[in-house]
Amino acid sequence: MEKQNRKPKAVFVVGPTASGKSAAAIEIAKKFNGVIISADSMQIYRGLDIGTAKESPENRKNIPHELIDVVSPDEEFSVALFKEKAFEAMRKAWASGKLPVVAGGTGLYIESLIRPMSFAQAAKDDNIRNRLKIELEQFGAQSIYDRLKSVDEETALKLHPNDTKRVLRALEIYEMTGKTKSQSKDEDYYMQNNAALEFEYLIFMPEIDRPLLYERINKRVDDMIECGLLNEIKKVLKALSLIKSGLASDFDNILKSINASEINDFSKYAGCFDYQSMQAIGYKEFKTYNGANLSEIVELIKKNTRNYAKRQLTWFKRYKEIICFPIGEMERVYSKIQSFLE
RNA sequence: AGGGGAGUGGCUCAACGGUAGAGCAGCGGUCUCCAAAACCGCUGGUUGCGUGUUCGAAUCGCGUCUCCCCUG
Repeated sequence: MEKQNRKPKAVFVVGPTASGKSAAAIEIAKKFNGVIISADSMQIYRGLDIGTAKESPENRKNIPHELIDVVSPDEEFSVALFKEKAFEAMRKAWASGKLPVVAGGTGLYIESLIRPMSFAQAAKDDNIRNRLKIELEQFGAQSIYDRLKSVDEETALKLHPNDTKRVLRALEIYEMTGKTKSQSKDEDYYMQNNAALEFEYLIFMPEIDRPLLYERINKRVDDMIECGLLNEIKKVLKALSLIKSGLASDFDNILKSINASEINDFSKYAGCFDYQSMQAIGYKEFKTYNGANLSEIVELIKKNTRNYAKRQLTWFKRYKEIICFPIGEMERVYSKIQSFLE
């Protein structure tokens, strides 16, 4: 019985925030000569360190980490880009004799690697997108929805009229390509290669009781504040505002040299919160910071993080192939990987 | 101690004579280029307690308890 299928292999560690997946991934990478490929939509941003709970540089020193700090907070990023880069990193790792360990909590990013998913046909088009947004404001959700229904009924029926973000995207695709979303999707299925087909993989998720998870989240937010989250945000905001106003262009350099501890009222930085990166939990809540309402904001961050963790759980629960392991108990994980690699 | 106000689901509040609604939380779910985003659904209360008036009270009266404010 010879193994004909010599597909490259990969390990995934997914799960909600604060469940301990990063630590688990590092352990795995240490033990199996791995390289960690982050699947986290916010840790890709440089400068957002504390609030996104990035592993400290010391912890990252010995194990290569990919897809962390790859863009600056004034830049955009997307699943499409992630898929491309992550896939590339996986191939590279395997080719150099290392085990790709994809770790992260961004469901859609994980999905893009383990399910057939293509973004090739219709990239985004800001012009169309902005125009559609204005039309949405003018005519309302129902009217926009009806319009989609008339050109792409199949997609429309899957969406709720209030789900304007997806309704708009479907219309955007239609206007750009002249094809409906459902059509281009079907075509893409057969055209696109993807990690799911190219790699053999195992996917793990730490198991943790809900109350305990929520407790850990609350605690972690408190820790972030203690570690200087407020000051980090001040610097990021100041740097972003300089970029926005055209006074500077290199985020990394400004961030290094900047001092922003004097800022206490964030209202004049409101515009900086429009950046995609500033949608991150732990940052966006500071939009209303005024120097005196920190505890309110902290509570909001905790709440948003808990809500997010729940959505992540919902997302990952549907992967039937997922292997759950009690948090901290790595032995079973190791033996699974061991036999998987043989 | 006296005067005033308030007590409604876990929280904030609505209904002010016709047997309780909402937001948030909680729980479940959706997810194909902003996804730490966006969206959908569901479970919780007999209205501090007692008593009276009334065909009928969370809504009115009386008593009682608790909390807040003012005066002393």
